[in-house]
Amino acid sequence: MSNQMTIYDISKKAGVSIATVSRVLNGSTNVKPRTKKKVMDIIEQYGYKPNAFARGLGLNSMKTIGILCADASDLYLAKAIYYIEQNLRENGYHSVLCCTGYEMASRKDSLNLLLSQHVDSVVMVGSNFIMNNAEDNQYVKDAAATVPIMLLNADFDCSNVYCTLCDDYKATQDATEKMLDAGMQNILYLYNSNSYSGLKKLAGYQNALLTHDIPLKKELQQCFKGSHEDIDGVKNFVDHIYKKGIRFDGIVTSDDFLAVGAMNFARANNINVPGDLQIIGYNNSILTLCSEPDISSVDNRLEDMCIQLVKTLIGTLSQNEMPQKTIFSGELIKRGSTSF
Amino acid sequence: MSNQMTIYDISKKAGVSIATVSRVLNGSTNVKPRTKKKVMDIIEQYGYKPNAFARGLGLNSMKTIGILCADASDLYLAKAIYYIEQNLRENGYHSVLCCTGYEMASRKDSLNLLLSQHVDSVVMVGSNFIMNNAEDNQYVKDAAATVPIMLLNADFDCSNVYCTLCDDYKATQDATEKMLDAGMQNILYLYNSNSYSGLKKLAGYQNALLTHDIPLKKELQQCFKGSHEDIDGVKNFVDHIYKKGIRFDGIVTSDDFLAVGAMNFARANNINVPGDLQIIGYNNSILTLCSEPDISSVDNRLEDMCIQLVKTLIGTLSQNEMPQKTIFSGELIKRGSTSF
DNA sequence: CTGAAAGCGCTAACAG
DNA sequence: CTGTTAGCGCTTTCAG
Repeated sequence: MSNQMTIYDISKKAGVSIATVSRVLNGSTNVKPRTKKKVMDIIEQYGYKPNAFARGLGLNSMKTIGILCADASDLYLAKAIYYIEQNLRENGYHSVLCCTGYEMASRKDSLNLLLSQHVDSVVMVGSNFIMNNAEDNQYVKDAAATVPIMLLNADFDCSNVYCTLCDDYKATQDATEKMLDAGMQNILYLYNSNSYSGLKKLAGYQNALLTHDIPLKKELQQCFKGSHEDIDGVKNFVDHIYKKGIRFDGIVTSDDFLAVGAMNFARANNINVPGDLQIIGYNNSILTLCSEPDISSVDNRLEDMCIQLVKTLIGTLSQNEMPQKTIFSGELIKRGSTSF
Repeated sequence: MSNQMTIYDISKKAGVSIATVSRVLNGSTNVKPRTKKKVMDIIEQYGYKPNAFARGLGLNSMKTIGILCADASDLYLAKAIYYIEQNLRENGYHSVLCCTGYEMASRKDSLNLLLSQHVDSVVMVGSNFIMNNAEDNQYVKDAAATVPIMLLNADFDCSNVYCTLCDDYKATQDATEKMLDAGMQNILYLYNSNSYSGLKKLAGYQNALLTHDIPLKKELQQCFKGSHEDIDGVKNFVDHIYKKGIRFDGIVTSDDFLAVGAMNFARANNINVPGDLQIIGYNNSILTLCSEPDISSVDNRLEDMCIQLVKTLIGTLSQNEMPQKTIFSGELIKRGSTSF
């Protein structure tokens, strides 16, 4: 019953006009305290709730933000979503979630779906929304013509697009250099994405080697194509590389699940970690705590990034001038899988 | 530009009335093919998209479902959200996500927030929305007066509330019995929630012991209060129990992270798994694959449940009579942490 | 098969 | 300080 009531019903019962009810509802100051109380009482009494659609139609906004991500069940993305949703809600915004998968076409579809829903902005969570060629990124540009676009973990120069990211290039370079400094000679780089950010990480690895005058070897840069759930697949993948005679004394990865797979490979082959093989993960997720030894990993300050992203978003929606790019630094969390 | 267009603009350009445009938009059959094409062409040409708010106001629905969950970064819940969102989208519904945390007050607030948004239904993901006393569950009843409520992993008898769950009682009982049959005498039960479902699992454990004429011991039923991220905390928790002199040759848990913590405890104390200690997790998450040996775990067919839940939801919204309760059976996935 | 017109419930000028 | 009124853009009778 109660939520069938309209502002008209309330105005009648309170003996005022709908405008006054609306004012009370929206906290306008220009209402006499007494009438305000009278109206409030009626609202309270009947449990009246304003109709969100009508309000949305009038204001052309329902205070809703679209969250786009490839896969909400990915450990890292799930955390990001959690932080972002929470911060948005604290700022009075709702979150419409839309998981796109990893196909380009469905990314575009999902984005359009959100836009047709009239969201106030779209947050793209994860590096895989920006590819390494302009054509594939056109859909972001197009969307930015309608609403501000917030990118987490991606870097894209475009008006009305705001990026919050970690310097993955530097973080990977640092991690690799620490390994090199500790004496490792043959470092395998294991990654799973060719997104813009994925290639940045790879470049960080490469640059670390070059800085140390170590030639790059193609066979030491391996891309695993499987799912982030397929730890066994990773293990077999590394095993396969190893069985081909390729040798390495260190492994730097672009994601913790790859590091876990590498760890399982080592155990299966009686390779001592960190004695004979050192391993570094990325994202500092719970996965790093599950194996023995536990796994060193790059923490890229996800929560800080999410908080910042929402701040920037809210600022933008409030017509404030906001920085288009905010860059955090990653930090290697040292655990048992490395000895430095 | 394009999405500023209204149905009026289109009707003018097509030389028809807005009613006709609306009919075309909604696929009404009563439109002459030729006019239909004419209108479609204009719509196409100008990239017109109907205003979702206006439509929502008219139809009193924006085809949006609220998803409530304690913590979208929890491995299990994140997966559930992923499956549900995907299935909803395939059925033309959007998902508004709202993470409530584990406090009762904020559960109610979040629910009200969703209802004030005029969602068509609310899905509550996770057992912790139903407590073991009627008073605490009143808020669900109240909400059900407005929209259908879908419960995943919880059991609650109430009109307009639909439950999709796994028989956690039986699954835990089975797992415990298998351990008993394999000869374990002192089985520690490790859990972390007093939700209705949490207590069901506990009862399953207890019943298994009783069936085998083994007296229940309080010190063998331990509730870990920490976060699902705190694997080290779990390890210390079990360690503390052990150091108190309490002995066990098997551990059954209510969540995989507890099993991983138990595994780490065993390793730290040089207790052989599964030789001297067998461990069973719950949820069959990726965590079971990270340690050596890998961990046996109860799979409760999350994806099937989610698919079913959405089917039931869609049916209900289409005014079909749907079953109020759908119960799946869990299945123990045997891995290296058990020897049976 | 098509058009006119009455809402849907709220916000925001504009008057008073 | 309060009321009147004109939209917001779409759906849906009801006539024709």
